[in-house]
Formats: sequence, C-alpha cells, structure tokens
Amino acid sequence: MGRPMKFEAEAVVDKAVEVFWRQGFAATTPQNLVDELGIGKGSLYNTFKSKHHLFELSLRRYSAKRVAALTEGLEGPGPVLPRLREAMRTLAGIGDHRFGCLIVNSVAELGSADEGVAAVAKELFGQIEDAFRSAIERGQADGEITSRRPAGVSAGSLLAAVIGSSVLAKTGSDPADLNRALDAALQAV
Amino acid sequence: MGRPMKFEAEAVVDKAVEVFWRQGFAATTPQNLVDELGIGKGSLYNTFKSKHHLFELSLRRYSAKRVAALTEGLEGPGPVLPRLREAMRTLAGIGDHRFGCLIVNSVAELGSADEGVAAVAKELFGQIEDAFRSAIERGQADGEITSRRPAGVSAGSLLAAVIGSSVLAKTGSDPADLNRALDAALQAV
DNA sequence: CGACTTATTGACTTCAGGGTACACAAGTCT
DNA sequence: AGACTTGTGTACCCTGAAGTCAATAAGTCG
Repeated sequence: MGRPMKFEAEAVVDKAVEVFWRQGFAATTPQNLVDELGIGKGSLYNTFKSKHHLFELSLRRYSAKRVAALTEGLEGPGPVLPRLREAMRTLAGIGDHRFGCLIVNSVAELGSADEGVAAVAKELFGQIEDAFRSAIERGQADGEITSRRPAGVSAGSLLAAVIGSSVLAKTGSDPADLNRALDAALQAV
Repeated sequence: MGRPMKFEAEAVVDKAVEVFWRQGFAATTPQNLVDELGIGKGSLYNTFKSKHHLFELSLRRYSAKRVAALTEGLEGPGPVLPRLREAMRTLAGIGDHRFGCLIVNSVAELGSADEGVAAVAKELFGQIEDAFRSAIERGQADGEITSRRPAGVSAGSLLAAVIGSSVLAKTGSDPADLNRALDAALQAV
C-alpha cells in the first residue's frame, strides 16, 4: 500500500543511461537528471539513493541490453563471420552518436578509483568476449573458421579491437578506416 | 625583468600529468594540484591560466613524451616485429599502474564535449599510427613482413588493439591475456 | 470515511570547486 | 638606492553540486 509511484523505474533508468552516456558521470548534475528524467529531486533520491547508485544501475542496464542484442545478433544458423562483423561494428558504435561505449567511457573516467564501475566493466567485457568465443567455436566446428588459433585468443583480440575502435570513433576518426581496422582484426581469426 | 619564477614550468606540468593521469580531469581539484605540484594557487593560476588549460598542456606533454619514446623504440636496424611488439606492450601500459593511457582516458571522459581534448587525442593517435605504419613499411621492404595487407590498414588495426588493451588493463584483465591479444593483432600484419 | 503508508514536490542547506584580489617578496634598470 | 616589474602566498568570494526535509498528494485497509 501507500501511494503508488508515478513513473516506471526502469524507464527512468533508461533515460538516465542516455544522459550519462552523453555527458559522463562527473559532468552530469542532479539538476540535469531532474530535467531529463522528468521526476522531482525528492523522487530521484528517494528511489535511487544517490547519483552514484543511479549511475551503477544505468551501467548495468546498458550492459544487459548490449549483451542481449549481441547474443541475439550472433546466434542463428548460417555463416558466423558476417554476424561477427556486423556485431563488432554495432558494438564499436562507429556511425553513431560519437559517444562511444558507455562502459568504456566509464571505466576510463572512474575505473581506477571506483571498484563498482570496474566490476561492471569487467563483467560486460567478459560477456562480450564469451559471446565472441562461442561464435568463433561454432564457426570452427563448421569449418568456416580455421582452428590455427584458439578461439579464446581470437575473441580477446576482437574485443580489444572493438574497444579501441569505440575510442577512436569518439575522436572523429573516419568510419571507413575504423571498419577496415575491424575487418583486419576479423580476418586474422 | 621582474621577479623570476621559483619553479620550472615544465617540471610542474610533468607533475600535473601524474595527477591527471591518476585521477582524471573532473576528479582533480585545484587543491589537489596545489598540494602535489608544490606551488601556491596564485602561481598556479598566474602561470597556467586555468585548470583546463593546464590539463591541455599536460595532455600535450604526455603525448610528446610518448611519441618520442615510441619512435625511438621503433627505429634502429634489425627485425622490426619484436620492436613493434615491445612498443605495443609499452603503449598499452599492461603491467603498470593500472591507469591506462592518459589520452584514452581523457577522450573517453571529455572527448564528445571538449574539442581541444579531442584534437590532442586525434593528433597523438595519428602519430602512433604513422609510426606503426612506417615501421611496417620498413619490415615489408626487408621482406620481414608480407605485403598482402596495406601497411596503413595494419597500422590502424594495431592502434585499435593497443587502445583496447589499455582500456582492458584498467579493469584488471590478466596481463597474459592482453599480451596474447596484442600478439594476435600483430601476427595478422 | 478515517487511519495509515508511501510518493512527490521544491524550497532550503551545506560545502567544496574554481577562481580572484591584494599585500608582499624578489628580482632588474638607471 | 629607489622606482618598476613580475612572481608568490593566502584569505576570500561566488556559484552551483549534492543532498535533505516538511508539507502535501495519492493510494490501501478496515
């Protein structure tokens, strides 16, 4: 009982993801959040405890969505290399908004000081790597991908390439160059 | 004429590099700088105009040092692949302090909002890529490296791998894994 | 309906970040 | 030496970030 909430917490977190993604953690003020989430400051702190806690929720939600989209994009029948290629481009966010990857940004901004952020980042990166690895293994089983290199090593290499490209995308690198770099990493698999 | 400065600006910027590297831009307060640089606030602002300006100076100084070390490490006679390998490990900062690369951190923290930071980052990345490319070209001329792939593409791919590894190093990834990922990128050249 | 519980609002508080001002120190020039 | 120029140190200022709180709204239960 008690008064019901006027908003859906999940939807608000989704909006918070946008804000943090665009501005980073430190540069986002409570007032920014109030304005963009459309809820009052009291509700904000009542529901989410602190700016930092909302930030962690945002990171987790972002991660969950990305992983879901990734695994969905990788599974399915047929050749796996085109799927990998497409997934990498999506993850690197090459054509997009130029905000890079929220997790990469966050780990770079706070990673060495904020244990929670580092943990979320490590988890997401691990999940991406796992998804890459199992896709590569399927490709190897089908004979589409050679087995000269262990799938785990290739997966780590692809992960690094994606993260690097995501950072480069923020500096305004030519998307065509980035795509070539990703393809180069993929060809080596 | 007038009173001479008590400190060397360059040495102070060197210390500022350390601080920003450790803490990032937003998390570094003027008081932090006063404490760690060993100069008063008046001198700080008199000499460096603003925190942001000192930050840019720090980025440029960091970049210059890194590029100098990189080109020095890559040139010289003999096989180029071991040099590239070593240079990549150094750039990624794998064993080190876990602060990653200052420029990567900065572009991730401020890149989409701060034009100056993005410019320094683009410049540094371009210089690293150039150094990689000319090293690869030398290797190709000597027959040490195949020419099946253009040197420019390989260089871009190595750059992305280095940046990605630098980010992963901040999350506490196993250095051995990162080295394997870098080697994988290098083998593809 | 009335008691009770929980959410919302937005004014208010606090405190630190980023910077300025000004008195003083340490030089140079003639 | 004295005027002048430029650094130094520090007390101070102001804005805005982060968060709290009391009054009020909106429900549920009996």
